Amino acid sequence: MRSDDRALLKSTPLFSDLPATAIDRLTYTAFVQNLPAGAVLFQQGDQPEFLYILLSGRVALTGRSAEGDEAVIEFFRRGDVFIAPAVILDLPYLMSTRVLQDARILMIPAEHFRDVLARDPALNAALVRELARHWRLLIRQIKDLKLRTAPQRLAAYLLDLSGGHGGNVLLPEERKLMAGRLGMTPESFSRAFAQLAAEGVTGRGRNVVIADAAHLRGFCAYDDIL
Amino acid sequence: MRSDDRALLKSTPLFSDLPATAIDRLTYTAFVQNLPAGAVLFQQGDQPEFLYILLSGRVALTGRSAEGDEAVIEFFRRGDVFIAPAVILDLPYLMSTRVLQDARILMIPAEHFRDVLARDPALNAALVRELARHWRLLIRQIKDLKLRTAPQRLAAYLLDLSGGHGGNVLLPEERKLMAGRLGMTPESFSRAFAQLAAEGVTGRGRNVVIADAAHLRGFCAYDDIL
DNA sequence: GTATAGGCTTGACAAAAGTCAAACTGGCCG
DNA sequence: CGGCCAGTTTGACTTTTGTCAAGCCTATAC
Repeated sequence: MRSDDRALLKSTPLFSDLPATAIDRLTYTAFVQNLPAGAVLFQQGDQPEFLYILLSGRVALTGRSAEGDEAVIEFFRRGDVFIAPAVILDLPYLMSTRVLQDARILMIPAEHFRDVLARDPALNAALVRELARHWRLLIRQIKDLKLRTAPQRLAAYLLDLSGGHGGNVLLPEERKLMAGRLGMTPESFSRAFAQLAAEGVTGRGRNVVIADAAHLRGFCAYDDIL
Repeated sequence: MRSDDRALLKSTPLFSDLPATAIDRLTYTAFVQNLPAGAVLFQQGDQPEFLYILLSGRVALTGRSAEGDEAVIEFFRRGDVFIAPAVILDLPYLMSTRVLQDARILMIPAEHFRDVLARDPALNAALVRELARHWRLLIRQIKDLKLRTAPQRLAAYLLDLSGGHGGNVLLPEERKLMAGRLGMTPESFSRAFAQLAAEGVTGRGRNVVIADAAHLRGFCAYDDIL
C-alpha cells in the first residue's frame, strides 16, 4: 500500500474519524491487487474472503438473471468500500463484481476484518454510519424502481449527477451500464433520453446539459420522491 | 413498558446479545404508544424524532409518488426495529409509515438513542449486524425488481414465505399491499396469481398451497438470483 | 486514410404491465 | 338475515417496456 493510498483511506467517510493506528491494525494483513477492465472479482454465491476497498479505477456490482441478463446494482469509485455486509455476516455474496476500468483494489482478509471489528468500538461506530448511509441509497433505488417510469428514473439520475441544480453533466459510465443500473434495457435508455429532449435535456456522447433543472425536477417528482 | 415487552426486546436479534442494563439505558426515556389501524406514524420528509420498535400489530413503510400511488417498501412485525438509519444520521425520513393492524409501538427519543449509541460499543456492534442483515434484504429486493417478471416475483415471495420448501402458506397481508410490496398493481397481482396456477400454486383467500416447490423454484430462478 | 469493432440509436413488432370499468366476493353491522 | 363496503377478480383496452434486426456513429488500429 502506497502512502497516497493511506491518505485516500483517511479521506474516506468510513475511516475519516478513525485514528491512524486503527487503519494500520485493519490493513497490515491486506494487500493490493491490480485488475484489468473486464475482470471478475467474485461471483454471487461465493463465500466472502475479503473486504474490498477500491483505490483507483471503477467497478460495478451486478446481479445475473437465469437468462443471463445482467443488472447493475451499483457503481463504485475511488475510495468506496464494498460488500461489507457479506463479510460482516460471513454469508455468500448476493452479487458479482466486475471491473469496468483498470482497478487497484485493497483486499482485507475477511477473517481479519471481523477480528478487528470485534475489538474496535470506533470502527463499529464508523461502520454503523457507513451502512446507514448506504441503506438510504438502496431505499432510494427501490422507490425509484417502484414509483417512477423509465424516463423519470433517467431524469432523476441525471439530476443526482448534477447535484440537483442542472447544468452540464458528465455521464460516469457507458450508457449500456447506466441502463442496467436504472433497471431498463439500453434501447429503453436511448428512447428515454430522446424523450427528455422535450424536457430540456440535450447532449451527445458523455456530455449532457440540463437546461431547466426546476422543470426537470417537476417532471420526475425529484423533491416528492426524495 | 410491560415485562413481556422487555422479554420481546431481549429476543430480538438487535438486543439479544446486549446485557439487560444496555436495554434499560436505551429505554428508560422511551414510552409506548398505541395506534389504530390506518394511523400514520410519520411522513416522508419529516425529521426523525424517535426510533420505533414494534411491540405488537403490523406496520408498513411506504413511499408515495407524485400521482399519489403508494408503494410498500417493507412490512414490519412484532419485534422489528425500523428506520434506524434516519435516526442514526439525523436525516429526514425517506418513507412514511402506516399502521396496518392496531399496534403498540415503543418510541425511543432519537436524541437519546444517538447519545447511548455514542457511548455503548456493544450496541454499535449489534447495530452493525442488524443493518448488514437488512442491507441484504434490500439488495434482494432490488435484484427482484430488476431481474424478475411480476409472476416470478410473486412466486419467489411465496417461496420465501414458505421457507423455500413449499407446502401451505398463509399470506401475511392483504393482496393489495403485497402487490405494492412486489412493485405491481393489485390487478397485476391478481393476474400473476392466476398464472401461477399453471406452476402448481393454488389457494383461496389468505391460504395458498405450493404443490411443487422445486418446480416453482425453477420458474422464478429462486436459487440463481438468491 | 480506411477498416473495423463496439456502443448507440432507430424502427417495427411483441410482450408485459397499467388503467378503467364492471362484476364478484366475503366479512361485518344493523 | 340482508345490505353494505372494501377488497378482489375479470375483461377490454392503452401505455410502457422489451425484443430483434438493421443501420449509424465514433474511436481506435492498421
